[in-house]
Amino acid sequence: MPNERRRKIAQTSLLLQSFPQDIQETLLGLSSWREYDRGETLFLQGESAHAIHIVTDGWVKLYRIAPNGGEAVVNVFAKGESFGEAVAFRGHAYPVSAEAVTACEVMRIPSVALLEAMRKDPEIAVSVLASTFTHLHSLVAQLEQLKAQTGPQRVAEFLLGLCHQEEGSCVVTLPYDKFLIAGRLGMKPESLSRSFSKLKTVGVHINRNNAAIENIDRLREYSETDPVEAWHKAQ
Amino acid sequence: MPNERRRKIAQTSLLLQSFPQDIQETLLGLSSWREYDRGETLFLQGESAHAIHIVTDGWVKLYRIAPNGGEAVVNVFAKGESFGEAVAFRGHAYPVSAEAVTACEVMRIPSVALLEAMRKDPEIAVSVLASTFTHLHSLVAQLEQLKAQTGPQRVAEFLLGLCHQEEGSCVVTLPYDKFLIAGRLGMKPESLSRSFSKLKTVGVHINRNNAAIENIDRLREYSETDPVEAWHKAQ
DNA sequence: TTGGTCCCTTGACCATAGTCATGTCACGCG
DNA sequence: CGCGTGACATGACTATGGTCAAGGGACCAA
Repeated sequence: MPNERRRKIAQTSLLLQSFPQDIQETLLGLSSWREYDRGETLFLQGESAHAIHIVTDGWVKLYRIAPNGGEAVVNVFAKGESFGEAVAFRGHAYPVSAEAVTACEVMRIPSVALLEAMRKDPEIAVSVLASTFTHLHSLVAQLEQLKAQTGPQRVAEFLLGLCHQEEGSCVVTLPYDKFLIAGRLGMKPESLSRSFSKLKTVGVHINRNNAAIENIDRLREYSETDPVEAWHKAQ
Repeated sequence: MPNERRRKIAQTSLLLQSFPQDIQETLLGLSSWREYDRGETLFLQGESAHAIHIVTDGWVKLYRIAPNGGEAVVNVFAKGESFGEAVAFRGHAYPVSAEAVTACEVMRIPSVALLEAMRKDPEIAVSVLASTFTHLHSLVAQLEQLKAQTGPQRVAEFLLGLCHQEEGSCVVTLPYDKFLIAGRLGMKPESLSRSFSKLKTVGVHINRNNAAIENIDRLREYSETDPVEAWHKAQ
């Protein structure tokens, strides 16, 4: 079994990387792994939480089903990212559901194990808090996007987040299908499609699941301009 | 000075209430208080954080200014609520700005003091995490509302959150001005006004800053129905 | 009482995005 | 090769909510 690979990924995950070596080992020893097929459910909102999850391969989405039936995608996690930190400690109910969007592999650290580690080394608690803060921050950023930006602007920012360059041109690969991207950005697939066409006027061209960005600065400027100005530019 | 009152409120705050008596005392001793006038800024996004804030009187709003100039209200905190837990420990930059929406009084616990307390008693760390989780949860709930509910439905849910009853009828007082409520719900004051008029058809009547709810169950049902159905009901 | 200000409401108009229906294109299979 | 399937794009129509402008009403001070 590819146990070494899993360990390596887990150790370089955002949550565990700052832990001392010996605590990493202990936690890895107490953890379990599981593989999921695309579409499988990891847990449902309302279930009580007893473990922290770290994605070691594939993609996992967190979503919420509103009382009226609408689905809101809260976040999508890739290899090396963790979720469920804050929920697990008090055995609270998950506020969201989790589903594999590709075949994936997930490591679970029982919350009691992490609690034990926190008792030994209070620095661990700070790391967990820092990790939770990252999630808080991402949610705040999403709220800002939804409240203060138009659809095409949100798409622009999403694309900017994918290319790890500051300027020039580049080609990025869309990480998951457009249906899910649309959900993540709070819109319908049709609107995503239309947003892509609007972005042609600022030098973005979509081909299959690749997006070619002519000029990163130009796209950033577009995502940061006032909605009403943006409208004139993208006319 | 009304030092006793402050202490009492701080001790019953969501963050501190579960702490052992002696740690509460230590933290209170190391904390500072400050009063703010309406409209004053507590801190701005980008500043680095070194303290946890607890509101002991009045209301404080957390908001974010997007690059395009749009304001997104992230949350509004009342007496007894705390914010900034997760940010402070690593001296990270605040992801949001804070402003007094009424005259208010805020207690600050230096993060080093809380860190010290966490070293003494790991249970403290769990409490801080639990408090952070509450914020995470509230953000997730807001995301869901924005993505999956119409304006009037969000207003309905906001009103339901204000009345601490399960059924029957009641009158609630709007806690802050309508401009801010609109921001908190991701809409313009005009839209809030229109939402209120729509809610008349499900038995909600607004008078100055009081909202009379005829039947809580009816309002809840409205907030939970499908947007397209909701439209027919509120016609 | 008068006038002024502030806050909220209302109406008209329009852009953004959702819905529904249809069209296109790549891919896999017999 | 034709056919079906699934993912995506596009077009027409509609509704939700933003913008701008005007109106009402509470409150305050002269």
